[in-house]
Formats: sequence, C-alpha cells, structure tokens
Amino acid sequence: MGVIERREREKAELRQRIVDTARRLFAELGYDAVGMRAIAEAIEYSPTAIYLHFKDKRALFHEICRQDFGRLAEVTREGTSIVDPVERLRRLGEIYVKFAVAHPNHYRLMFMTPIQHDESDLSDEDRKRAGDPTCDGYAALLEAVRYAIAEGAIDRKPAEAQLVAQTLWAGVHGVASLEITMHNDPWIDWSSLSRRRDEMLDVVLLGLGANLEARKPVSTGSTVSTGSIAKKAGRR
Amino acid sequence: MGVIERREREKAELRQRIVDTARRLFAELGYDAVGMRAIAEAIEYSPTAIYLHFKDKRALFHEICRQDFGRLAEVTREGTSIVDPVERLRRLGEIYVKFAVAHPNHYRLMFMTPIQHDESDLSDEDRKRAGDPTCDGYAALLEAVRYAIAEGAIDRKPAEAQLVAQTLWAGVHGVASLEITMHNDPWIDWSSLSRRRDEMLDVVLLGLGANLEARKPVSTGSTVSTGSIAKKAGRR
DNA sequence: TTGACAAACTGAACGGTGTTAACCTAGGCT
DNA sequence: AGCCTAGGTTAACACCGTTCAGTTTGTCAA
Repeated sequence: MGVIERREREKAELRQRIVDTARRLFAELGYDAVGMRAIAEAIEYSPTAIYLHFKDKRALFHEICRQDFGRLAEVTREGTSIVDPVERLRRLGEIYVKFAVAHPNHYRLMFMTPIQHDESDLSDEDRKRAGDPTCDGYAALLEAVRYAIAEGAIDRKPAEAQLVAQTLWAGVHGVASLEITMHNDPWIDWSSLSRRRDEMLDVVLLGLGANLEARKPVSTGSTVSTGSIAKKAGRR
Repeated sequence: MGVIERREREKAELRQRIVDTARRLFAELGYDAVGMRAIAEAIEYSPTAIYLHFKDKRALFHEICRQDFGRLAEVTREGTSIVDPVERLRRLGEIYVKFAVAHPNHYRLMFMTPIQHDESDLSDEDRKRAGDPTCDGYAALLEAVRYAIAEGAIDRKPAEAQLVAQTLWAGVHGVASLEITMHNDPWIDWSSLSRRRDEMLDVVLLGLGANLEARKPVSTGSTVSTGSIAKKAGRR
C-alpha cells in the first residue's frame, strides 16, 4: 500500500511548489500585482488547482508567512551563540534588519500587513512552533533580553523583559520598515541605512544601561560608524 | 464674469467632497475594501465623475495623504512650543504615536505603504510645503533635534541632527506600526501601548545622552512591573 | 478484464474591481 | 439662434479572486 503514501508525497510536493513559486512572484512583484492566474501559469496548472491546496489567496499568503517566520528564526539562531549579552542583542538586531531589507516584500507581508488571526485555521503544527526559541524569532530575542538582564548587562528587572524585547523589536522594525517604505522619499535627507541601524542599536542599548565602552573596537561587521559612539560615550 | 469663478469654486468643492468622503471610507474600511463605485455612491455621482478630478484611485489616495501630512504637521506644531528641549522631543513622539493609533488606516496609507514619487505629478504647492516646519512634521522634528543639540540637552553634534531625527522617528514609528499591525497577535505578550511608547522615548532619549532625572519622578514606567507581565512571565 | 469510485484537475462562468471610450446635455458666448 | 465647451453618465473592457459542473486518471474489488 505504498500508493497512498506516494500520492500524499506528490500532493505535498505540489503544495510546496505552489508556495515557493508564489513566494518568488510576491517577492518580485508584490502581493497585489500577482494574481492566482499568474501563479497557476508559473506552475503550469490551472488556477483552480491552487484551491485544492489553499482555501484562498490569503491562506496561501499565510502559509508563505508561516514558513518565512521559520526562516527568520533560523537566521536569528546564528546570533544566539554570542556569549556577550549586549553583543548578542546587537547582533540579533543587525540580523533582523538585514533580513528585512534583503526580502522587503516578504517583510512587508510578514510585519507590515495586518493579518487577522482567526484562531481557527492554524494547525497543531503551528501551535507547536509558537514559543519555541529555535523557531520563534521573538522568543529568541526575549531569551537574549532575559539573559542580558540576568547577567546584569542592561539596567532592567526580569519582569521588564517583555517590555525591553518589544522596545528593541520596535526600534529595529522602525528602521527597517521606514527604509522599505520611505527610502526613496525625496523630502527626507536620509542617512545611510547602516548608520541608522547602528545608531538605533547604540542608542537603545545605551539607553537600557548597557556598557558599550567594553566593546572591542572592531567586533561586529558594522563598518566604522560604531567608533563614533564609543568616542561619545566617554564624553558623558 | 463671476461665472467661471463660481464654476471653479464648485469644482473645488466637489473635489474636496470626494477627498473627504474617500478618506472617511478608507479610514473605516481600509483602502482595498473601498471601491470607486462605493465612493461615487457616497457622493451621489457616477464613478466616472471621480476621474474628472483625479487621474486614478492612487492619485486620490495620494491627495488624501498630502492633506493628512498637513494635519499631522498641524498637531505636531502644538509640541514645538515646549521650551525644554528634551521634553519637546518627548512630546513630539507622544503626539506622533497618538496620531498614528487614532487614525490607523490613515497612518498605514501614509507611512506603511510604498508610494513611488513620480516627481512629475506633484504641484508647485507641494514643493512649497516641503521643508516648511509649520507644514512638514519631519522638519519640526529636525528643528527640535537641532534645538536640543544647540542647547546641549543631548549628546550629539549638529552634523548628526538628521541621523538623530531619523532615529527618533524610527523609534516611534516602530512602536506605532507594530501596534497597528500586530497588536492582536496572540503569540506576543504585549505590554500596554503607553508603556511601550514611554519606554521607547525614555530609552532613546537616555541613549542620546539626555538627562531624564530632571523630570518629575512619576515619569518612566520602570518602577513596578504590571500584573499582567508578572503573571505571564512563564510565557504562553 | 471490467466496472465502480474517488481523487486530481480543468474550462467556463460569476460577481466584482479600476478604468476608459462614446455619448449626452445644460449653460454661456458669439 | 446656433455653436461649443465643461461636466456628467452609460456601457463596456480587461482583469481579479473564486466557484461550479464536468472530465480525466489511476486504483481497487469483483
């Protein structure tokens, strides 16, 4: 009876092919600009075939987001190995911004588009992933914040970990999303993205009571602009 | 020859009626959910009539945004009278977040949707408004930053005013936009909006070298943790 | 081998969208 | 009076997401 297994495998493969194709098209052209017919043509099926795997276009998009959250969590994991608590937080922020601007259309779908969580159509697999630090990027951030608090690296109490994590998130999200939406606005005299990202991380970490002077001058890959902060921190 | 004047006035009135009606509908139902036919019906004209005033739906939306930028700048002006430089920056941030969450659909259209600046279809009136602190909210923020730097209230050089302004903007925009997009996400254990806003402003201003201790002691929320956070500290 | 059956898939259509072309029509000007 | 223009409408186009009725396809029991 290997037949039904083969069929299920083929069905799952096609489903994933739909997801990957749709993701590519969405990333290239944007959500609204890509129709079901275009996706269907790309996978060489009729538009109706997609509806055998997803309730509607929004469900397809939702699945793409779900997988992308996993990917973000994956690259986030690279930062969690850093032992210095402040450096870990900084690295997580850098990774986040890098992910956002590298996949602006993904990012817009994931964090700049309201999605009503129906509570109904999320599978058990979804619930299992939630709260898992290896899969959930926010949990990794939260854990890094708790670690920093426990180590005394930032000046906050354990009960404020959620608030601190949300502030850090909002900071990098603000930098990333303004970059994505406004980077070619002629009214604003933008500083470079890397400078804005570093300034945000410097300012927030310093404001949280982190001791930035302890950093090695060349530690992160963030070019040269970190030096200016170290210089300033001494002035204070 | 008052006839042509009357006609122009009537035309301008209808144009503004279209803008106001569309704004109301967009704010209530969202951009995509409101069609040209719905707008037309609300103003009791045929859908085509709108196209006598606006090239397309996007141009109508663009005009709404233009006027809303003016309104944001207007409420922003209320903050610019504060003499204490740090308090002024904080007040501007509070006003910004308040505006954003009070008009989430406006805000999404204004700051969370990419709009290609064609350089072609912006009138002379547009160019005049740009850079005018009374009309341009960003300019007001920039001026407040320059003021704070000049007064020695924050620890930055005049040349970094743009960078500082953009960091402050990104901070409050991050708080506001995450609130708008994610506030009902069940995965995240959100602190209250006011706490997140205050924390962001506290952290960023402190990180910029502002002396927050001069404020009245009730200021920051970093005294006692709220019950909800403590209760849910075990996560999920 | 044959027939039933279920699953996979499709073509055509429905109601909706933004937008446009063709037409009408009321009012002012010569 | 007759033309002419600006403002407005009706009907249509091309496209969208989605659905329904039908067709193919492959498997299994008889």
